[in-house]
Amino acid sequence: MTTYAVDAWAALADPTRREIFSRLAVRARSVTELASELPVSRPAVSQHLRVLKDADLVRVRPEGTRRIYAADPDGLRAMRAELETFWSAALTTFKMLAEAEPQESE
Amino acid sequence: MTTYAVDAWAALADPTRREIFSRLAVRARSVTELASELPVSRPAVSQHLRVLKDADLVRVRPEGTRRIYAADPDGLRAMRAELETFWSAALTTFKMLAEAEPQESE
DNA sequence: GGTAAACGTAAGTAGTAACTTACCGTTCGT
DNA sequence: ACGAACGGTAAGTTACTACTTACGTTTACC
Repeated sequence: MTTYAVDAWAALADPTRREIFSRLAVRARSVTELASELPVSRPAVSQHLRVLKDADLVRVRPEGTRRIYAADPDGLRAMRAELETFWSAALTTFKMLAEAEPQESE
Repeated sequence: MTTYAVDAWAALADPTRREIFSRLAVRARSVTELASELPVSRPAVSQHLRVLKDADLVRVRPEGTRRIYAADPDGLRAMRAELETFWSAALTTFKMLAEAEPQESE
C-alpha cells in the first residue's frame, strides 16, 4: 500500500532536492530553516518537500506553527535495491567483457 | 580525470534511460537492438546513450558498422556511495526520532 | 479577538528535456 | 565502386519543471 512511490529516482535527480534530503537525513528541520540554508525561496522549498513527500522520502511532524520535516528511509529502500541490482549486474558484465578481450598489450 | 561525471543521478532519473541501462548491465547491445526492444525511435536511443556515456555509465565498442554499448560500473560508483551515505544517515536519524517520541499508544 | 509567524498553494514564466523526422557519414558485402 | 545497414546529429515541437511573487490559512501569543 505504501508502495506507490512517485519515483524516488526522479525526486533525487534535482540537485536542490538532493541537498534538502541530505540535510534532512542528518537532522530534522523546519521549512523556513531549510530555506535559510538554501539559495531558493521558501515556497520553492515547500514545493520540493512535497515531491520528496510523495516519494516517501520525507515525513512531517507539526510543531506549533512550524512543520518539522525528517528523512524517511522508506522511499529509499526500493531505489537502493534497484541500484544494487544494477551495480552487481554491471560489475559481472564488465568483468566478462574484460576477460573476453584481453588486449591492451599488442 | 575520468571523474567529471555529468550527474549519474539525472541520467538515471529518466525511465527510458534507466531501462536502457538495466538492459546493458545484463548484456551488451547495439543501438538498433536496443531501439527494437523499446517504444522509442533509434535516434532517441542514441541521444539517451550519449547522456549515459557522458555520465560514464556506458562504454562503446565499435564492431563493424555497429556500435556495441555496455554498462560501465565507473559512473555508478560515486552515486552508490552517496546513496549509502543518505541511507545510513536517514536510518540513524529515523531511529533517533522514533525513540524520542514513543507515542503511538495513548 | 487582533497580530505576527509559519507554511502551503495558485498563477505565471523561462528554461530544459524528450521525442520525432530528415539528413549525412561510415563500414561492410558483392 | 555501389547499395545497404548502422548510427550520430540537426532542427523543430511539445511537455514538463523549477522558480518567482502574491495570497490565503492556521497556530501561537498578548
